[in-house]
Amino acid sequence: MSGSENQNPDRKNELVRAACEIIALKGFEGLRIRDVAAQVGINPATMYYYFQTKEILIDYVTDYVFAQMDILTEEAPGTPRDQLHAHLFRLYRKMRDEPGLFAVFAEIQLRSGRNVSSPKYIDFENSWRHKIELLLQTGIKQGYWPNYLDPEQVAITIIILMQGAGLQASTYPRRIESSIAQLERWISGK
Amino acid sequence: MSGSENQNPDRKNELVRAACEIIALKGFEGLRIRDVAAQVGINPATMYYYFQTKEILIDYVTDYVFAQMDILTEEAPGTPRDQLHAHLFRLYRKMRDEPGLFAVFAEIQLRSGRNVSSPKYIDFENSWRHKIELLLQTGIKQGYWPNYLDPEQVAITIIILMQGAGLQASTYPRRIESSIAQLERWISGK
Amino acid sequence: MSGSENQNPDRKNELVRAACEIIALKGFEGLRIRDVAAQVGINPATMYYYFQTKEILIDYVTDYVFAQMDILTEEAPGTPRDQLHAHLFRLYRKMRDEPGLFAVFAEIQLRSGRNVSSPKYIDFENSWRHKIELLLQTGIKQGYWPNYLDPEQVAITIIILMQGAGLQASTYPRRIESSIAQLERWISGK
Amino acid sequence: MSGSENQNPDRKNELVRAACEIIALKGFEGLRIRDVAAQVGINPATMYYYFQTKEILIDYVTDYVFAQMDILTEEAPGTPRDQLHAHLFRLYRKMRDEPGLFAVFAEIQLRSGRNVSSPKYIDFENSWRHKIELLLQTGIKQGYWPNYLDPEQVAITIIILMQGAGLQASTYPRRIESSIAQLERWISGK
DNA sequence: GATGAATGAGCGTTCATTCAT
DNA sequence: TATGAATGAACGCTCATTCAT
Repeated sequence: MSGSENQNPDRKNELVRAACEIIALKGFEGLRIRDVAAQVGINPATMYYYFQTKEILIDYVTDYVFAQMDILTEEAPGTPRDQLHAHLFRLYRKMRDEPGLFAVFAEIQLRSGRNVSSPKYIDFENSWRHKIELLLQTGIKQGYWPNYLDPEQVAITIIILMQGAGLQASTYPRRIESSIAQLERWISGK
Repeated sequence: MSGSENQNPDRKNELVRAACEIIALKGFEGLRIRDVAAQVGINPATMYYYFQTKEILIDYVTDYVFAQMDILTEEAPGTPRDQLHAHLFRLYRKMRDEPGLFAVFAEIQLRSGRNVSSPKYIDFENSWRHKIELLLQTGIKQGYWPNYLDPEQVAITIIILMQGAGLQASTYPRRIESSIAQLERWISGK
Repeated sequence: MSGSENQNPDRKNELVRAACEIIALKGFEGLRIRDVAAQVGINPATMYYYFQTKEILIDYVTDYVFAQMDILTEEAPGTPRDQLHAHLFRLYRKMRDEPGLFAVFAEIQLRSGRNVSSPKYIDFENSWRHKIELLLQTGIKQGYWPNYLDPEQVAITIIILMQGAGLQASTYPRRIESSIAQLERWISGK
Repeated sequence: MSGSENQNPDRKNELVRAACEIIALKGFEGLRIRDVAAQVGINPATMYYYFQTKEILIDYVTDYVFAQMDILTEEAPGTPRDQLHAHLFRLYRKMRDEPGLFAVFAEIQLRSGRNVSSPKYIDFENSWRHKIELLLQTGIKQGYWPNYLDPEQVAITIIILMQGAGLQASTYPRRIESSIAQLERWISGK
């Protein structure tokens, strides 16, 4: 009855990561419980000990992906300019090193666009946007960036650009690096 | 003569559009031949008169979506600046009016990132990028834009931004409009 | 209403022969109306002008195969011994030259063993057996064969052997020739 | 270890036998996975737990039928003459008691004549022929049969006759008995 | 924790057949 | 005669899920 609360968390994470890899390779379209199980070497039935339904597994995947994106909320030292740069650079490095993660991220985003009632993604995006906005506000106030910049507007543009970049992560990681540089130049007024 | 291309094109297009709607709503993940047939009011078996396999239907959907994106290659009158503006504005208007199309577009993009051997999307993106590059080159040469702009770099950034925007089309169309404005200001050097 | 009586018999025969070829290659198991149509270059729907159902097509195939087997009822000149020899030799030659025909023949035989109520095959076999019996009776009476032979029994054995041979026709035609020789020697008392 | 061979063999055999019965009744032409499942009272999907594809089920049926034919390789006591008699009699008894088995056997034989690349049937037939040949050679050497007999030739004739008999097993079991007697008389030189 | 066995629902696809033209 | 378009029924197979052990 209450016996589903103390599972081996290592195993569980292993399964979530396996699911993640499969989604990166084949999309949600190609996600099969049995394949996840096989990748970890357990029986498909055992999956249901950890995740009561496939949808719940997907929830865990979502949480895992968002957790991996903690670089977006990590604090960095230095001026706001340095911080924004560090923020964007960490993002780029992650895209380059783990493009699969961003493929899954994009899948989640598309999926959340369909299910009107899934606040997880919206919450995630909102807090990310807030962080960038604050950084920009502070930076503008301290004279690091021109004060004609609209922090909300620029934050949104950054996020949209980063989302587009995520789609390209596995195909053209190179492009992303230079686009980020371009973006930073623009924000700084060249 | 060896006859398999001679079907009623209206019906065929109707089916492709129906498939498109379903993909917009539920993703490739949720695409069912039966549902497409039902949406048009025909027997599922009839689908196979028009499309020998589900994958072929998806090919047609891809072609249809790319054809709908012909706004990206449409010529516009006026200065390069006007032309780029028209280009981006047409894109925005399409995103606002037919957000589903961009959901499908994003699905196709993600799918093409998986199937290494599908050049369709890459070809499409390349010709789009070329068009923007040419526009920028001409505009820079004619003094409409500062000559420190790197046309290739800016073109890529525009495309990435537009791809990110496509992901948001059905959720926040408003954001896209102002991001495009922001982008244009940056390109023009404020 | 009465308009299905004067079809082009050439076309019809062509279709029956095409069906026959396909059955020889893939068995009844692999017989498809559309394949028969394709082999002759007509639309599958047109098949139904000639044969109202698939089963009727099969009936025609059965008749065709039995008609091809008319060698079994053909009269030959000479002594009964010569006649039996000619009979068996014609059979062997047909097996060697058109093994597919015997594959279809075997399929028909198996099929008729299932459908208890299909007298066509039984009738065919009976009249074949009768012919051989008569030949043997005459030959024994005229002293060509030893009179301890039981004509009915030998006739049945010949037929069974020939049926077995039909099964081997496409694989080992050579074997059949020497088995027939063996059989003739036995009948003649070495 | 890599586990796919560890199922309940009773259930598996039960399914193979059920498939066999259906093939005997309706041929490969009429074999349906659903029907096999229904005959045993299980869900059609469960079939795929035991046999990954229909073709694999058919492979098992083939093996099963050949295994049932082990009477052909069974050793018998007594003189070569006694042994051959026992051999043919066991065959006859099996045809009489389980005619369905021989219907399936004939189906398999026809099928193997189509699929050029299926050595199973050929192997089976070869080892059967060898056995008879050896028996005849020994018998001739020991003076049980006339030495003008060609063992290879006679063995082939026996096999062909037996194959023809198999086709008749379900229709005229009586005929087979007397044909075998006829054959034995011939071999012994009356 | 883990598994073998089983299931129900459904999916992509096939195929004999129909019918208006 | 012939065909393009359509259909209903069914088929092989998949997959999430269950459950006793």
